[in-house]
Amino acid sequence: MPTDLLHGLNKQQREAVETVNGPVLIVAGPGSGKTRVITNRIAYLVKVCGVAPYRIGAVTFTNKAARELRERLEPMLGHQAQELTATTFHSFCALVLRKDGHHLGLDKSFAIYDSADQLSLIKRAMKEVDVDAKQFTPGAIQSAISSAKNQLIGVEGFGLNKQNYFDEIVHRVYERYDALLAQSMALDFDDLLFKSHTLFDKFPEVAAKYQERYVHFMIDEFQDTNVTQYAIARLITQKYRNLCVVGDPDQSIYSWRHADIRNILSFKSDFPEAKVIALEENYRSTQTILEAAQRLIEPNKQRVEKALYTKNDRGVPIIVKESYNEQEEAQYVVKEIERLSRQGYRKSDIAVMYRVNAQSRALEEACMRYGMPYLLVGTVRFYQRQEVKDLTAYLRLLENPSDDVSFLRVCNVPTRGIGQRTLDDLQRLARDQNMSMYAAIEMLAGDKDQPLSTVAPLPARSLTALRGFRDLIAGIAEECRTLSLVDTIDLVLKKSGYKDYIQNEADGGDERWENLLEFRNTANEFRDIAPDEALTAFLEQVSLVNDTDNVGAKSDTITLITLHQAKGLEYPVVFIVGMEEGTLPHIRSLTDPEEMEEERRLAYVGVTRAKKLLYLTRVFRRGFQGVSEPKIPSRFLADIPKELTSGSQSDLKQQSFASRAPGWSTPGGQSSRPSISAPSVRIEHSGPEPTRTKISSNSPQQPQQPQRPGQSEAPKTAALKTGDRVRHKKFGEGIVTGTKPTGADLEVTVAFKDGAGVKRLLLSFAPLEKAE
DNA sequence: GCGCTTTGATTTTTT
DNA sequence: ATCAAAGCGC
Repeated sequence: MPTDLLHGLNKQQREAVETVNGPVLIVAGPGSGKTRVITNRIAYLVKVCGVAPYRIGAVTFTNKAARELRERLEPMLGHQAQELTATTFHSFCALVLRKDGHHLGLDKSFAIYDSADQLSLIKRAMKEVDVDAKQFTPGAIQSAISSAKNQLIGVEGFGLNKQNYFDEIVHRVYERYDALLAQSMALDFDDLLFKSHTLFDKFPEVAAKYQERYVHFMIDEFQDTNVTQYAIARLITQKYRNLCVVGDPDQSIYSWRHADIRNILSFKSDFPEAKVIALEENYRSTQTILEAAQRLIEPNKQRVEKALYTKNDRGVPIIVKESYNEQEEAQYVVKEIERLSRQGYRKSDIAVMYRVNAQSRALEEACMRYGMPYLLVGTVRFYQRQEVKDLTAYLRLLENPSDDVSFLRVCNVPTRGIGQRTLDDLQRLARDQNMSMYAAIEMLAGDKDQPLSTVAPLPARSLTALRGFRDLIAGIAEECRTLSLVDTIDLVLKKSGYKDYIQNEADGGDERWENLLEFRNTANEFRDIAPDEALTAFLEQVSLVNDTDNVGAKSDTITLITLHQAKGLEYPVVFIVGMEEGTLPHIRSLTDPEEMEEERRLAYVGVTRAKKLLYLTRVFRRGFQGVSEPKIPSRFLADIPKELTSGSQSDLKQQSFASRAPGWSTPGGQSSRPSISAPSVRIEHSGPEPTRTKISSNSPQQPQQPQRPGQSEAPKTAALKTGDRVRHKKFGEGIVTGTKPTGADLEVTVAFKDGAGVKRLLLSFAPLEKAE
């Protein structure tokens, strides 16, 4: 029975599964069965070697990867899978710090700041140390600080090694920023890693505990780890040295997030006894696609040669298509997908990939125009929406009133007479007293006794307003102690006046209210957890797991996705759009050879996602921020040999639209009928979309149904479906253009007449009626 | 202190 | 084009 775990594996894969003792480096080419090796290796540790799942840690880079790992191990290990640690690096560190952070003086209820929170605190720090935001953009400073923390450089270290004036400035901000974080009892994403490292480094007894626990440790996507992450892994595995890292340097696409490809080299020197295993057989793609990929990646200087090969068929040529502009490009893609559908491909077999999210727009519009159902992965995250962040800020304050970022975010939303002037005064006071803003109010106005007005006299009116907010938070915090999470949310919404504010005052109020209800819905999942722990757990999920998980939505749709997000996925048919200089090598990478190599790897990642059919499209003109600019073909197109391609490929130096060859050629006019394989990867849904105007994701339950407004169908059941005409109490008549199950509810997207626009509504809440 | 209008930056990718 | 911060009148 245990041999099942080795069955069907090639020699190298088998070796990777069986090598459980000592350090291992697995270099896994695209489509080489990496995920299977990782899961089987863990199962092998448990089932064959008798290692307790509790003693195995596996960290991944994204939530998606972590979830997939757990899902695959579930059927193999059964209930034992629960004991396993399989999570992202950041979640892992958050866990460690909640448990043992007290050694560093960390309060258990620390808040976690995302990039937006981080930026706002950096802006504040800049103001406080007199750094002009015009001269030094907050973004640049944020990136510098983040980069330092991800390279294990703390404030002190940074101060010792300043190279120039900019470093000088960054250092000043860094110092103040860290102080503000401490005062707010908050950690940013980078701190989760950095502080965990400090904890293990400075407290050997804590490190020892984790070394003993994680006898076996694995890192997936090792090429995307940064220096700090790798250092943490080294500290944890110091004792048993059972560290297994898996990665592919050619797929390293996160250096901008401070991932350091050199970790792979360091690994070899840190663990000289490491066994190196290369997985070079590709099971995914046709020979044509694999060869194109190799020719594409070859020009990179910083790489280790790999000899990828496949036993798959030669397949059909790669199709290169030129269009005039992005609208035409999108139209071509949609039309081509319709044609493939008629040939028997399922829409879920097909993905359209692009460099930047902005490119999805033209594609979405084309999909909507032609009634092509699509799933937009990523984009503006659910938890990033204003109203959701506001509510989250209230909840964070209940847990940790010192959280200044959250305090500033909502203390005057809805308005309560706490204006800029008051906040400036309060901030100055807080800074003088070295305390959080909330604490400063306590000091000023804590008791009904005389305020300590000698310190910094505030106008009585301001004081009253501040005290009012303090009382609001303290009151809710007191009252919610015994309440369920959902009840707490209701209490916050009501008492803070936020509900009234959204419903009556804010623009786009109805949609935003629906979003809050959806947020409330996710809180429902925590109903089985004790009230005092539920809030902490919920907030942690909100900060670290930003993709909501809509497994229910299993409709037949095409996928629109960025190249970055596509890593690790595979599709029978892949379109990569925007193969132009300045788009696919991105404009910001044109001058830096290292960044250019990363762009090339990104293209490589895209190409290697394809199993059967690959389309590369480019345009002559592309609109950017309103203006249309001429574009020349991506250098990457020229690196793919002509013999491997077909399609309307004009001379690559040609720029004029007139040079466009007419028509398109079909993929393989030969006998080979495309095989219709199931998509082997589940896509996470990005969650419902932000407050913007257009429909977000358009995934009808009735797959093949065209969604053009006006085509209504005979009504069947009570539930609404695409094409139904409906009436809304406020918005009037409209047509359902999409539906999506969310939990027990159904989210319907409705296009209303009379300029009311497109709205997303939850069926159970929205006053919707079926119309004739 | 608040809300409106103008201005300026913004967009690469994500934990 | 879109959205956040800054400026200005109430």
